[in-house]
Amino acid sequence: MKRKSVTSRDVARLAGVSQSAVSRSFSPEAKVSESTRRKVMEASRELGYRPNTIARSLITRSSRTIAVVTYSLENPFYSFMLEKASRFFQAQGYHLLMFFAPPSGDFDAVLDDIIRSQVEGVLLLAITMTQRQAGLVDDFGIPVVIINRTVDYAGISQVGSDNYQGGYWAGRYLASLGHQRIAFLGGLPESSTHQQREAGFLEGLRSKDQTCPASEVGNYRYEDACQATRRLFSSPTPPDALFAANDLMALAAMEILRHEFALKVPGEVSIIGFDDVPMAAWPSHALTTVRQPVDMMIEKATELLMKQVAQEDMPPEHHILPVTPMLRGSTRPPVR
Amino acid sequence: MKRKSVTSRDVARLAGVSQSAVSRSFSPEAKVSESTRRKVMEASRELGYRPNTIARSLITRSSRTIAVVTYSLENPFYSFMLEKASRFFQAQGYHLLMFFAPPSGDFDAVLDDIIRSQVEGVLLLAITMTQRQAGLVDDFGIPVVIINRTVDYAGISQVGSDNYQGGYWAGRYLASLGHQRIAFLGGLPESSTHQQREAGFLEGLRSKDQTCPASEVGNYRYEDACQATRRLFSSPTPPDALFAANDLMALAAMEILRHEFALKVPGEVSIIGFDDVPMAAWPSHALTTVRQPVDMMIEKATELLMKQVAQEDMPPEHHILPVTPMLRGSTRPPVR
DNA sequence: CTGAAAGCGCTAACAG
DNA sequence: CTGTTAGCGCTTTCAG
Repeated sequence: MKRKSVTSRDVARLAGVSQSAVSRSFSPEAKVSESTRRKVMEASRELGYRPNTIARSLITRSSRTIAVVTYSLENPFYSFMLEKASRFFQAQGYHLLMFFAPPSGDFDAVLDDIIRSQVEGVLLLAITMTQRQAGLVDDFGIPVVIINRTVDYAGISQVGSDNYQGGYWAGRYLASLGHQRIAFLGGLPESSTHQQREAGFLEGLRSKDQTCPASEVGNYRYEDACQATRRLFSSPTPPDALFAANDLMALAAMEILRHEFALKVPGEVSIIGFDDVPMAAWPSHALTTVRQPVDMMIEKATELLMKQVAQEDMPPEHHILPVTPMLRGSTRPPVR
Repeated sequence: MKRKSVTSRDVARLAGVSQSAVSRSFSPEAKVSESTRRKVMEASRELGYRPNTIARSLITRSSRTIAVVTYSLENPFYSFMLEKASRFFQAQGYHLLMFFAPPSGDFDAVLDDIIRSQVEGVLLLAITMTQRQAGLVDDFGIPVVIINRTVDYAGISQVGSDNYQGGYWAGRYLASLGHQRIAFLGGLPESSTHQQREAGFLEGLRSKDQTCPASEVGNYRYEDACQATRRLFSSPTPPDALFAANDLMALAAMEILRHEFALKVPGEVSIIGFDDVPMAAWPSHALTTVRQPVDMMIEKATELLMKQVAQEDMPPEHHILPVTPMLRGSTRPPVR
């Protein structure tokens, strides 16, 4: 027996009250007598009534929905964030609309879709957006918080960690270990994280009077990083250390070096990653990496977004959280 | 300049047409003259108008939204499925509302939330639901497809793989390798996957005249599996092989055995997992496992759901897809 | 092809 | 506290 579309009117009729009494009974703040509410609830149960969220949204002009956008969940760093954020919003009584950025550019269409869907806020997980796109969303008065990417547009809040500092530490540390040919395994070249980590890394090398002899791009993906590693180490003068712009790629490199190139990591090659995903701490990998404070990041970002949803005029904030070097077993002075 | 809430009325006024002409211009099937549509589009661009999806949903009684529910994204098997499903629905012009089942039971509240939100279909990723809950959703005429869990309710479509067969193979194969004490590392005890894999496993052992000497529960989680492994192998007569109900737990066990117990895997202990997540194929792990045809599963499930959304009266279907043993390096006859 | 009119199911004043 | 009355922004007959 399908009870499809029982309306508040039906309930009102059965309960012998007005339709607005039904409405009130279902909003906790409204003033209704206990007896009315009881009658309404009983009739509702009998008919299987559920308030229609869509109708409510239309009139209150608030969808209580947040859009979360990301480009991939291959990296556990982001699936972790997604889960955290999702549970947070759920606890706040918000719904979460999920969007994936298409691999091939057409982010405008997604943005248009998001705007039409009347979400009250947008959380961007590692999504690169243009100034024009940022301006577009801002014009509609939709608060946006962007995690792990910066955009040259003042109207949007950003939460990230100190990529430059992390890269700097990685470069300087590998050099101070005595490595001579320290290569870079990049992420997505247009992403701000890639650029900042690389810039910091190069500066870290420079502080030890070194330059980067080789670099390849792995697009923050496992497979691409495997390929990039093969290219990097097929050279007649291969690197003796590697800084990868995230852990997923660092782990890919470690697999390839140990099992395809039969190189000792550490010993013959040192590797440093970025993020500190749970897997990095697994003893088999023991990856030295730059930890991003993922809990703090997601907390900051979600709270910030909620605040901006609540208060029309909250100015955007930029947060750059500190990173922490995690010394583990994938780095060691080179054997001669 | 916030252009908040430009309505079709505003556009109509500027374009010098009726409000319904605007509406028609934005629905591809509707008949409008080219000139009208052009005028409307121009005015829309000028005002930054976007059709309000919520209002549209209210009147068409179709939200073009699918709810996806899961309990955790720690297992990459499910984050992969989520991404796949999400992109599929997006391509079909559907929105995806994301829900996480609370760790502590209260799934009824989530279900209620889902029903209120007027989604057109529900995709359950490894969510255990009661008959009553299944009946509730069914009464509202909302199609449900459940992946990797069975429920004793005929009205709901189910897509899964042959857990029993996979378990059977694992048990029999380990026994045939010559292992004598083959333990079981279980998932969530109430889940159908756990029960079927365990039942198959026990029967596989029996086919080789063996029984299971020890079993512990890891709740399909990494950390819990580490603990369970420690308990299992602290025994005076520890196992010489292990079948874990998913890869995540199998990998956890491998880490603990190799690095805390200093046992050779394979050699001293063989391990078999279930799922075949990408990490299982990494050379460091080389985990022998039972592959679930994840692409086919998600494809079947999403197509099935779309069909049921389109056709009121489509009968539910049950699909059990075949599994494939993946022989890799974590299994080998025991050394004496 | 186009405009006028009637709601979708609900909330929010407004009187009583 | 309760019912009545207007709509929220849009789609969809229905005439013209």
